[in-house]
Amino acid sequence: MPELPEVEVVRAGLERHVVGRTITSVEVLHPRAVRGHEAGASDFVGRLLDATVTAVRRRGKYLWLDLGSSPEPAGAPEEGLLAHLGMSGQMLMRPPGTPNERHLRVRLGFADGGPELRFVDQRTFGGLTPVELVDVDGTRVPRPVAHIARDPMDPLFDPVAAARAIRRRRTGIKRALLDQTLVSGIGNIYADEALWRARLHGTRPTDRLTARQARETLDAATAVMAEALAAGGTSFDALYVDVNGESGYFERALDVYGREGEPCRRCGTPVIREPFMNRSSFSCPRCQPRPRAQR
DNA sequence: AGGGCAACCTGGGGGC
DNA sequence: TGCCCCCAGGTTGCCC
Repeated sequence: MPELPEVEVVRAGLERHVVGRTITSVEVLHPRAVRGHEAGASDFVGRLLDATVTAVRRRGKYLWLDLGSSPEPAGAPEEGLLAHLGMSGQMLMRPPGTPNERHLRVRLGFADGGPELRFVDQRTFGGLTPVELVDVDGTRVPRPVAHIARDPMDPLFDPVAAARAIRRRRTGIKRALLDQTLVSGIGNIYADEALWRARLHGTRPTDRLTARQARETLDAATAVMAEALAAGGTSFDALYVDVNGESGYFERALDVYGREGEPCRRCGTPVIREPFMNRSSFSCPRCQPRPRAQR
């Protein structure tokens, strides 16, 4: 589901609702939601009980809670609770006693008796994992996130280095944009939107892009995600919601994604849909011509 | 080494 | 109505 803007909406909501609170009850309703934790569901529960949330952070599409013991120890946090929303994950704040959501997977209750944090996930591609935090290039991140590149909203994001990394790859530009180890946070929607803005077809070979083209594509991705974030995220339906269950409304502003047959907003040519890695790519065949056959 | 693809799931919608 | 196929915003692991 969610790409960077949607995950950031969730992060900001969690920050408002759980920082400073101590976890005193943990219920795992579906083992698959904690499959990333090898020690299993009961160990998962034990690791979270009595932990205090000290911060809520994000890199790309990964989200995590910094956890401290209570009372607060000195120094950098050593542990966290990592969340990935997969295709359909939601983090919802709900008053205790609220009926279980159909796809409720994990429930965290707090010492103050206030709203619970519920992880709801229809397709179960997402999950929660207790993690060790490690230093990577001067930033503390969960160990499973160590290989994920900084995202464009990161103050330390280096667009020149990211453009260079993309051009070093021998692949198509869309594949490179989706590669979370080159630049993180971009998914299928924002990749298509960025390529439309940059007037590039997704199969354009990265190693034949100019530095300027690579940079402009990254800048376009950054801009479209910033706009989506300002609008509260993109949502097509009730699956994509903030911690209060409210939908964003950015879908009206998408230029190509999901607009097969509708006129390109620049030139009026009907937008086309092409198969791509078991999913879809949308583009304007005139503004974004497919590259000539490879030599 | 690095690229590309199937697999992991559930549910909604369209066609027959 | 029912069934079946296709589609969905992600990531991993495995094969080449």
